[in-house]
Amino acid sequence: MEMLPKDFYERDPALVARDLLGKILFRRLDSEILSGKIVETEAYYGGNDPSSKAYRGKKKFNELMFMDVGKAFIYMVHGNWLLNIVAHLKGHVGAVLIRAMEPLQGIETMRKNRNVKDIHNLTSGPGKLTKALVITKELNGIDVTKRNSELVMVKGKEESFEVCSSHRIGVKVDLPQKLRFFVKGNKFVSKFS
DNA sequence: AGGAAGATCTACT
DNA sequence: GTAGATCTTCCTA
Repeated sequence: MEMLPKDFYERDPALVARDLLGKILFRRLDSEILSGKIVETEAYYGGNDPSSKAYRGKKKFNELMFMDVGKAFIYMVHGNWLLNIVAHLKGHVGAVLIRAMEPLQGIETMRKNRNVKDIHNLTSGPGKLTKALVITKELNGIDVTKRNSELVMVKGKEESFEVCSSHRIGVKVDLPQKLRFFVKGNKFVSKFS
């Protein structure tokens, strides 16, 4: 299995967001490994992005967005933990929100964690995904480029799919460019449009 | 102390 | 499909 190298994340967040589609996210638990293919992401920037957590400057809770790329940045919104990967050009600020994935390994465990049966409902949203994978604040700052991390990102199989983009979901004020990316036709994306 | 926040679930029409 | 309640932290006053 080939890990995504750190410099993969040292690019414009929108490029990273698009290229994360089709990659495999692994969650190592004590007893089991869970995994899934990423099918939906969103890019966030820094001070010029009104809906970014980094918009109002560096704070304790968002400092990861200003720091080293390739780390998980996790925070709570409306009672849900959301998973981001820090990604930006050198000296810039940004992160990519992981919004949805297609479950691969450990599906029964995810069903238990989520307390739902329908596989299309297990990880088809940012808060659902973290619950299914047992991702909480405890993993904040974890390095997803290290092979032995509890959370790692690896290259998927080479396969072709069509990428669609749209405006970001749920944000108050969006930027003019489209910063949400998803795999066209995939049943596991959170919303169609 | 109060409220907003990158969401989800439920219960309706 | 849409509306409303509820979820839990951290920021701001």
